[in-house]
Parts: sequence; structure tokens; C-alpha cells
Amino acid sequence: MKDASLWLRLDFADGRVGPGKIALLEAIRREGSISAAARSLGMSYRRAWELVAEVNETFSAPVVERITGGAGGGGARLTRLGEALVLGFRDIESAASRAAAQHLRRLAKS
Amino acid sequence: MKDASLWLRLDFADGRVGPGKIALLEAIRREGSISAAARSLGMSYRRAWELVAEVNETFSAPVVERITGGAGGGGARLTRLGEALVLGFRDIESAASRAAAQHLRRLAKS
DNA sequence: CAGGGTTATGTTCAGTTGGGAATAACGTAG
DNA sequence: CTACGTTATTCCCAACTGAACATAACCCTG
Repeated sequence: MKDASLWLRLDFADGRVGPGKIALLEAIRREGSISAAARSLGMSYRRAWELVAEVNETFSAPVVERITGGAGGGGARLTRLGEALVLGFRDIESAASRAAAQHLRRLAKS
Repeated sequence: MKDASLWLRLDFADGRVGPGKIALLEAIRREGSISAAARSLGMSYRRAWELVAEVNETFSAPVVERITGGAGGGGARLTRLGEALVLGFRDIESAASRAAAQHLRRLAKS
């Protein structure tokens, strides 16, 4: 048995957020639009749009702000809450991995 | 936004183990057979059997030992590795939750 | 040597999931 | 007022998932 990695998800009352949605949010922040983010991740625009809709409905305030029409056709960007969510998730992820590391190593020796 | 809970899964080279399979292993340990464990969890025997097969193939040694035929028709029980896997997972889970607790509270205030 | 409860598998079916394509709406730049 | 790239949404379809049902195979007990 090789080494194991940790995969985690946050369960809120109205939805769940895991590495997939977080990666999408990061891609949106980086690319400036849902469609560019989807392309960047090799994901269909439809799928990306659905994920954004889900994560937006998970919280009382929107996580991704969308702009329709305009200069480049529009775009999307993270709200303050969206930034906090991404940072918080990555923090939790690394804290959990650090806390689990020794257990994982011990388990990996079995 | 209410409080959030942590959900985690261990990714090994040849398979993944999350709360579902761990709960099944615990039920098998408690009930003494795959079918009784499945009933106890309201799961189909077919499904439980598949999960056991998966988790067994995830490691080089079996996690669940099966006995076909015999007194009560047979049964199943955890191997030493199975016990270690259950204990290890629960340890990792609580360590991760503990490590993430403050981050979760901070995020929950957003 | 038949009974019984379990392991071990196959088959079928409904529901879900995600992809792909198509189309409308949008609004600023030119 | 046209062009453009994006958001927003619908429809159809393939793949996957798990449930439900149906049998073998197994082997100790009585």
C-alpha cells in the first residue's frame, strides 16, 4: 500500500463544497469568466454554470458575481464571500492534512 | 449560514475509503455478516457485497474475511487490517475535524 | 441427507448525471 | 445599430448507479 491522500468536503445546510467547486472558483478568479474557467478545466460550460448556481445557493449571499453582456460579452468574478470561501477551504484542507499526516503514515504501514 | 460539518475520504492508489464503507465495516464487525450489516444499514446485500469487494481490492491484504456455508450459513468479520483501517479512519476524521474546527467557525461567520 | 442462512453473481430497470448542441438575452465597443 | 463573447436555459442522449429480483454454491447442524 502506497501513501494515501486526503479528500474532504464541507457540508453546509443548503449544499456541499468540495475540491471540484473550489477549483472552479479559483479558475473563475484566474480567468475572469465562467466559460473561460470551464475551458481551462476541460469542463463543459453547462456543468460549470450549474456548479456556480449550486454554490451560490449554498450561502445566503452570492459567491460568484456574474455580469451579462457588455465589453467582452460579460464575465464573472468572486465576491468577498467567494474569496473567503476559497481561502477558508484551502486552510481547512491543509490543516486537516497536517493533522492526519501521522495517522496516514501509520495506516500506510499496515 | 449555519455550522458546517466535515466529510472526508481517504484516497489510496487502488481505491477510496469514506464514511460509507467505514460504517459498513463497523456494521459487519457488529453484526457478524455482510447481509446482517446490510439490513442494519438499510442497504441492499448486493450493494454491501460490492463495497466489501471494493475495499478488499484496495489493499494488498483482505480487510473483510468471508466464510461461506457452515453453521449459520456463513458470515464475515474484519481482519486485523480491517480493524486498523476502521480505527485509523476514525482517528483521522476526529483529528481533521478538530484541526478544522476554528477555520469552520471563522468561515461560518461570513 | 435435507434445511437453512450466508456468500457469490447475473440480469433487468429506473433514476441520476453530465455532455453536446442549440438558442435567446444581454449590453458595451466600435 | 451592428458585432461579439458571455451569461442563461432548454432539449436530447449516453453512461453510470444503485435497487430489486433471481439463482447458484456452500457447508455445518440436526
